Amino acid sequence: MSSVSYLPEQRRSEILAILSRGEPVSAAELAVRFSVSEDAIRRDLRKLAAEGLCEKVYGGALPVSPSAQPYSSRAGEDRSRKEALATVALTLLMPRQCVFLDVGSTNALLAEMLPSNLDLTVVTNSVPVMAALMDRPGISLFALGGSVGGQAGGMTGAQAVSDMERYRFDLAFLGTCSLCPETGVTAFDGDDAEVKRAAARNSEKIAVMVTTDKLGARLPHKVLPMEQIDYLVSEGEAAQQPLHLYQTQNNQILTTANVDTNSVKEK
Amino acid sequence: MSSVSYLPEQRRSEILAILSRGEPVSAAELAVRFSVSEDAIRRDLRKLAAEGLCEKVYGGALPVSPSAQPYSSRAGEDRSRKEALATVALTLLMPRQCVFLDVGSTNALLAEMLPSNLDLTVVTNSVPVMAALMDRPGISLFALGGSVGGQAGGMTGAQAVSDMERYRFDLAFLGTCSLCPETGVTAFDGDDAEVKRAAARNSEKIAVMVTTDKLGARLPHKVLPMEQIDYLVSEGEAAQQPLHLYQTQNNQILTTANVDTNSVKEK
DNA sequence: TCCGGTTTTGCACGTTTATGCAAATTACGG
DNA sequence: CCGTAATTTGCATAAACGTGCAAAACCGGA
Repeated sequence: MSSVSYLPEQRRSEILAILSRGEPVSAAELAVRFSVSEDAIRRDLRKLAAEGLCEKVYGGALPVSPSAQPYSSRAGEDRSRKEALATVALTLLMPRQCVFLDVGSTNALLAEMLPSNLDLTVVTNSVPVMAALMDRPGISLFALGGSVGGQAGGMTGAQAVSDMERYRFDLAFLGTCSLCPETGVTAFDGDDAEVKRAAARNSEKIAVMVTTDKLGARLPHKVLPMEQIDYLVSEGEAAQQPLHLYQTQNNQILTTANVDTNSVKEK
Repeated sequence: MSSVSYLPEQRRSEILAILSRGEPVSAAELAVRFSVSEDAIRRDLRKLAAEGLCEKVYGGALPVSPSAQPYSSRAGEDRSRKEALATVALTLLMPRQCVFLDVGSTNALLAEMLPSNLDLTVVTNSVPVMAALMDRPGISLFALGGSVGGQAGGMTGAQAVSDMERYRFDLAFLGTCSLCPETGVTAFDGDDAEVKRAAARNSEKIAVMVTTDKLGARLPHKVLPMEQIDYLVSEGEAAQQPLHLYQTQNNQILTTANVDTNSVKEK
């Protein structure tokens, strides 16, 4: 930011960093940001595009198709579905909010995709989320303490629960092991469920992201009834479990289907 | 600043210190900073890059990309040197002990190499350590809570310090930013230093692992004097900084050269 | 103390890379 | 179909680079 002069390579690397979290870049903006002419920026973008690291378009560049670039070979199908969920979930975020990100692979993906320009504060008990956000400028990151249980992939137990009282969230993304209309969110692990309930207690709004395979099943530990969920982010209409069953008086159901992919930048 | 002439090795060490803080360096700036020609600096950077300690780019050098660093890919000899250190450090562990693993890449390697059959309890503030150990059977893992600062790669700040009081360690591995005979362990970051001191307070024994490039330099924040260190794990005799300078009345010096516990005092 | 070998350093040289400007070209919106 | 803005291309300048070389500093042994 304050660095008077960027190294060329460093500049490209920063551009790539912006791109890699899904944000489009404008040549004009970058020119001011790095105090160089637009020509230099355009040359950078052209170079990156030549390496397949972004897509050059009129006015700037777009990140390469999310599921295509990184390590698509690995579990690609499932990952791209969760990426779609996370993309929709991003729309729930507002500047300067404090959000809780629970354990779970979908939340970890959401973390990777968080924009840097919203001045967010993130609290988490998930190790992957911490790994994704720990050196991201523009995001304040806090971690719960306590026992790290292998099963959930994050901190659970008494200390994590009591640490939760230190924070107040605008929005909490609960990792959802399972969701059914009658019982709401349920979990495998008792300690994990305890943490989720504590997060819910301290949050204004509660959001859950679910892939269709998580709909319908019931697990041993009750977390929250449907009524307490404010945002349900799901895939398109599920055959086995129609989404309308999950509609309550005060929740909002967002699906990956009816959200158009207008990834453009507003001006 | 004050020192009129730097030893070449000392200069490289300082450059490395800046780099390891995550800051890029410019050849021109370093040239004036050390009052040498840019050629000398470029030679230094080239040398460091050859060892995989930085990435040489046009205009200067960048710290090794955090994203390229993950848990196995970096085949640099730096890693193997640290692995050697960690191997030696493993001999300090006894069954059923409770150990603290601080932030730092060497400690992260140690975490990966921890045996599963010792019934260890590990407490850490390092995200990579958590990632390495979270689903390892045979190891109970606990994490400190608090603010996650990108620089150190783990939790720091007031909450981490107060969380430390919850535990009592048999052995604490402090991440050593730098070590010199007169000042002992020093660190870049004040909050980080605070956490290290808290760990030391709550531990029976204190161990540090250092690669030779960390010997000699002094950083702003004092952590612990040499006298409080019980185990120093180092590489073989260092040219610039003979190990015997680090010998105190009650420490034990282990090197990767002679793995035997022939330490104790000078004969 | 002197001496040979090694390392480090600064400088000169030709080469590569980065940058900004101007002119020609292309894409976009109406 | 036209005008504006973005883009490409070519070019000139400046900065950074690698290499070879010789002087200087340093080190260890006699």
